[in-house]
Amino acid sequence: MNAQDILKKYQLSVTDSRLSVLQIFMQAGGALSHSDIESRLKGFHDRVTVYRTLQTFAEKGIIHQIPTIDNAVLYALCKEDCTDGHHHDNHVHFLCTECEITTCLDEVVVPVVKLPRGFRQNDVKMIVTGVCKSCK
Amino acid sequence: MNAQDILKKYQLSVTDSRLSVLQIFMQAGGALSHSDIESRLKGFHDRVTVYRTLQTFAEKGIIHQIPTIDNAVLYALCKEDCTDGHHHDNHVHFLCTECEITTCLDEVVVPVVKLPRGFRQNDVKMIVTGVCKSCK
DNA sequence: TATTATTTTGCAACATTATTGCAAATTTAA
DNA sequence: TTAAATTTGCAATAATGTTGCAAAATAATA
Ligand SMILES: [Mn+2]
Ligand SMILES: [Mn+2]
Ligand SMILES: [Zn+2]
Ligand SMILES: [Zn+2]
Repeated sequence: MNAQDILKKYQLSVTDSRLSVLQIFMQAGGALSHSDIESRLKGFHDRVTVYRTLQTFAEKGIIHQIPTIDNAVLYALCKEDCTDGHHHDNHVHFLCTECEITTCLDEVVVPVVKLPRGFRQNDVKMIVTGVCKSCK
Repeated sequence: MNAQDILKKYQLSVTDSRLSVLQIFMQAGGALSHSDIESRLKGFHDRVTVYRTLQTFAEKGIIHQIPTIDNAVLYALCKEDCTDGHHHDNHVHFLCTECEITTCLDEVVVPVVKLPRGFRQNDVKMIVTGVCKSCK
């Protein structure tokens, strides 16, 4: 599915900036931060537009967010079945300390965890740090 | 162990700001962000000092960092056995969507996960979102 | 296709958050 | 008590994020 199809699928107007951001994600191997995207756009679009685009994509379920410990949330494309408020990205994320690239390990499902009595569980995120296959 | 003892244990000078920040952590139930701490200090110490204090504490293994998806890294006190570069905080973190408090579930160990061939694993972080015991 | 309605964009202005250098103050070592 | 080492606060600066609004682009309608 190409960029334009994705936008239409999620009922978004097809615009230049949205297409560009989508294409950047599709080319990138791993997850990207706001500033990663900004720099790859090489000034073609405004910073504010990028903020709004990422927010829209996340809300629609086109991209999902990956928490980090360095004040720079990462974003990555979702697989098919994410929709409006409902993401299903229960895979593990891997941050390589060598190449600094964060990847979605789509095939690695986040293991279940048993919480103490009284806790109700909604969503789980798991971030593994280490050395990736390429950098080994 | 009181604040002063902790600082001495980790071979840090005992200063006013460090003691205050430590005490804030000890009183707080859950994890705190930079701005949480800043506001609790009520202007008694400079923002910059808080940044440097948190960084020092994290490096020494007095506090550990909890990733979030809203550009506001959280910090929480480590248990006994963390040292200089080596943290051992392999417990699950729980973010309650009601009270917005993030807590360390010290008794819940992060489950092991099997990565694809070629990946070497260092550290794992797991953040569960839901409704906590108190808010149920 | 031409016109209109709706949405999106870029800019400017502003707000918040984070980093750095350096002198003064504090803490520790002698 | 004094000297050395560390830490702090301030100022300046940078980086990041938000909002309002008019112009531009897109989508819907005739
Ligand atoms: Mn992912
Ligand atoms: Mn913890
Ligand atoms: Zn790597
Ligand atoms: Zn709660």
